[in-house]
Amino acid sequence: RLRTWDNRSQVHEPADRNFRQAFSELDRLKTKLALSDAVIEKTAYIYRKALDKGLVRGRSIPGLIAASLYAACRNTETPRTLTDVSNGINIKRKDIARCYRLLLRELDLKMPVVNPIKCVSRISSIAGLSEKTKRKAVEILDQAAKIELSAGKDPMGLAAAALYLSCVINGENKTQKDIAVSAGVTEVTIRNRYKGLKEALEL
Amino acid sequence: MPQTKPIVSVENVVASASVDQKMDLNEITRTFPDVEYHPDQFPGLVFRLKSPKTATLIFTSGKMVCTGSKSEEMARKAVKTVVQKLRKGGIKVKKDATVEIQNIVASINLGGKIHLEQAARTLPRSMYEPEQFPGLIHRMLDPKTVILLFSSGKLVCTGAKKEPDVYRSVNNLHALLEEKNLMIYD
DNA sequence: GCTTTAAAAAGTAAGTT
DNA sequence: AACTTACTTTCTAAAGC
Repeated sequence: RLRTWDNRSQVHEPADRNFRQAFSELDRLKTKLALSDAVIEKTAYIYRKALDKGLVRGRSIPGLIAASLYAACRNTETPRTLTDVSNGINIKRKDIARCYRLLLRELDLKMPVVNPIKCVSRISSIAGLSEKTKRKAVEILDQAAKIELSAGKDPMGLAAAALYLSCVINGENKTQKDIAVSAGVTEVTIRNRYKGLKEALEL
Repeated sequence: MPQTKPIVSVENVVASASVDQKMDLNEITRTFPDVEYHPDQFPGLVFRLKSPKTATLIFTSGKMVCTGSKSEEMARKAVKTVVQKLRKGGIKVKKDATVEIQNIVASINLGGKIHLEQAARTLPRSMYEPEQFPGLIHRMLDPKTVILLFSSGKLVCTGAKKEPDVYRSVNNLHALLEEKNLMIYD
């Protein structure tokens, strides 16, 4: 485990203690966010690249570790939000987002765009929605992607709206508020996306 | 050849200036009650003009930053007006200010929609994170500018120091988008 | 890095009515 | 539900922490 860092920890560099501390935090996050070994390995790999490019100078190590972790999740399409990472490591979401964008710029990383379909399971399990409703929501999101209705929109908002629309179609009684809270978006956003999906897909 | 002619509108011009002499910001604050000066919050004094509608930051070094102009010429005029007002208010300013344009922000309409997600995969030095911001951020190397692209076909270009660079950036990007089949016209 | 200023794009958020 | 206001991103200079 943590091979990438362990190699480095053999040599006693000045920043050694900070690294050990940051990576023990990462180990704690692995459990807290239920992450796979692959994600942690990728995090270490990305962080190592940032180190080699000298991006760590004058910047907070935990911030870059958190950003590397988020980048690893994105890269492996592991559905974890910036807010998840932020709550887990107790660093402001905005600071992690800034470090993450720095990584993308400086390391020339290309990330797959978050697929709203990946958000469906998560919202559904929190809100307690049926398999049938989930399946219909996935269909709706597939259609929406085809006509590029998703361009520029928050994947969580889109997934929440698709699930709400799916509930209405299937007669599953869930309020906008229930789904909004489960998805971490506002009811207004669900209404706006819902309107767009309904009109564009004429459902 | 591009299929549409982009509509470009300069929205903001930032200029730095200098009157090459020390300034007493407290004296300016006394003579111009409308200015904002909170040295413990920010070292610059904010001097607002109604016309041209701008905000000029004045520092004790005599250096200034003028923001809010809609053109390079308007920015130069705004700095002149500020110096003129300071003199009328009894503030001694020996030389006229030297002005340098530092940044030009423009909004653009390409007249067709953009395949944003495909553009994100195709354009180099670009970043598209809809959870954080609805636009695709693209860094152009020559001219060195940053362009925000939206699915509506509208853009924001920033970082240019000359107006022609705004047009060059837009034309470069427009040609690239058409070449890669990333535009949709009705 | 932060502080302040201006401006646009489109999406999301929050407080009022 | 509408409105209003405000914040997200990009850029840039200034002096100082």
